Amino acid sequence: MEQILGCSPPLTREPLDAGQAAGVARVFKALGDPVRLRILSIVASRAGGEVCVCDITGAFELSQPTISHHLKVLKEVGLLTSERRASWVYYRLVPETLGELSALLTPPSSEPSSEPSSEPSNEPSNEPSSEPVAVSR
Amino acid sequence: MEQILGCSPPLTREPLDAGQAAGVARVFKALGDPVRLRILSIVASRAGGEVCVCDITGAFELSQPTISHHLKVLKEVGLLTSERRASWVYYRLVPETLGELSALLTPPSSEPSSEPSSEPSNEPSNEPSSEPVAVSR
DNA sequence: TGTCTATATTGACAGATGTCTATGTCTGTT
DNA sequence: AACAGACATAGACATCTGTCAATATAGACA
Repeated sequence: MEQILGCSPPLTREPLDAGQAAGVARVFKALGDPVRLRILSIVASRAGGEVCVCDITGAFELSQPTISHHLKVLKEVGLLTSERRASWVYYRLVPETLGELSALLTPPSSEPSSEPSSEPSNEPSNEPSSEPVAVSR
Repeated sequence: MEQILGCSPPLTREPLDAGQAAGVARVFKALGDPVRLRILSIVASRAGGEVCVCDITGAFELSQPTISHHLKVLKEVGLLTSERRASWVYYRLVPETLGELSALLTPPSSEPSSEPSSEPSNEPSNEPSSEPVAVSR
């Protein structure tokens, strides 16, 4: 099993380097389709934790190969796993992957803490900050 | 300002309907590009909270219009806002949007709670659950 | 073995997307 | 007023993506 999300820190903590960004983008790209989002939510919200492909196919007005394709994409980025039992294939959520994504998007702590900060909190000036943007290509 | 993420519940709570999925997918699609992810992380992790376009452009080996295009996409889905001051345009993170996405991806509480559940927790059977998948097209 | 059902794979194709060059717009400066 | 710098927009183009019909594969069962 390949690791796509190399345990990247929250987006708000430090700039992603190109490699991290490529991996994370793959996963978000998988989430960037309405059908896949609905499939994922169907599987994720399922009581027993798993859903038969035939049930998913029945929930959309799309061809069976199209659903199969979307399932494959979700599986490739580590959001779902599948298991065959008898004639049917069941898909399950991988909660760890979802959790990593959620952590990645954690916004900065909302309270700006009006205490005197030792960090130079460069606020609105009329000149672009001279501080160079971190570049890790 | 248009609402794209109509305050959807976590993916793991209930299936998204087509409308919700379309909105959420727009935002994730914006995150599905490595360059945009890096731009977002540069802005989000910036101490002062805002970054001049010129600084962003300098961090990539891409043309200025390309960066401008990506900034526009991130702005359109509500992840960034921009403000012009003098000759420069500054971009800021919209932490609320990031927070909503993070909440959306919150995985189910890890502990399955071995208590006797009143919910019929349909576990591995050899027949697809007869329970129909929720369909809200 | 052969057939039926469930799912995956292949190949094709229209439409979306990322990138570039060229150009437009806005603002400060001479 | 004219110019220069910062950023946005428009148009072009190659590549990627979602969808389908057709076909392959794998298991169950007669």
